[in-house]
Amino acid sequence: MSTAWTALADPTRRTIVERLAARDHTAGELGAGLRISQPAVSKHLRVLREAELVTVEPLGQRRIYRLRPEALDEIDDWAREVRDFWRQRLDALDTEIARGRRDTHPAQPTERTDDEP
Amino acid sequence: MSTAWTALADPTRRTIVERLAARDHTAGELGAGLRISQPAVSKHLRVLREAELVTVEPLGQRRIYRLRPEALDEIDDWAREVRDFWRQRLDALDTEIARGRRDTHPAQPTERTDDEP
DNA sequence: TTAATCTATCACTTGCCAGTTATATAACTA
DNA sequence: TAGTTATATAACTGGCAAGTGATAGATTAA
Repeated sequence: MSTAWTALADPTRRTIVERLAARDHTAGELGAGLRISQPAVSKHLRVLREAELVTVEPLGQRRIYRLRPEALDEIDDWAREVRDFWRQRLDALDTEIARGRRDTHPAQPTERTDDEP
Repeated sequence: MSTAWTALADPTRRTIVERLAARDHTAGELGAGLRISQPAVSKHLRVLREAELVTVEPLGQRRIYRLRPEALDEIDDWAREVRDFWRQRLDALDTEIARGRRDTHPAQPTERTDDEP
């Protein structure tokens, strides 16, 4: 079972997700235009299913794939969190500067402390 | 050269980015607590550099790593775009429904059209 | 200078992943 | 019914990516 990150790391799967954002597609429709074999498409769809980025509904012999955009939350929640941390960091730095310290780099390998994060 | 997507697909590298969001770190600090060898850390940092997610500044024998949060744009621009498409799709569907059509599934494998996207 | 420290690179191994062909299963069509 | 179509799975291959230990290069400490 894969995560949204690993599922979306693959450009082919991102293409599939982009198409599904516009409308639902059958597996065959998704395969058309993707210069890879039908089984390869099927495997990409499996990965997207397991990452819960898409759902499937059988319609006769076809399978209708539909995007589940909530699954993208994992991605941009993370990105937002990282940015928030970054902003806090900047704010803290500004505060220190305002206080008149000249302690510019937060990195601060603190003289002789041995490598602890 | 790797993209932000492939760089962030790896959980170890996401951890590194999270730490760098809070403050700058030396390579050694980042390695501490990451139960992998020093060369492994160095390679992760190289990937992050090549994806331009981080910058480095030498300070004596150490290397100070700093996050470049702009590189995250690639990620959430994509996510936002996908969501926007999805929303347009929903809006279009609502419109059709408002018009009284009963043409529910946009997938529409249109009877006998052969697989074109 | 010599020794120790920090980081990167080299050479190599291993495991996973995307691709393939062949085949199975199910649902339509004639 | 038999034949075709749509999709998934099985079995395999090749390449790449992440791990390792060994080593190089540069800086700091003695």
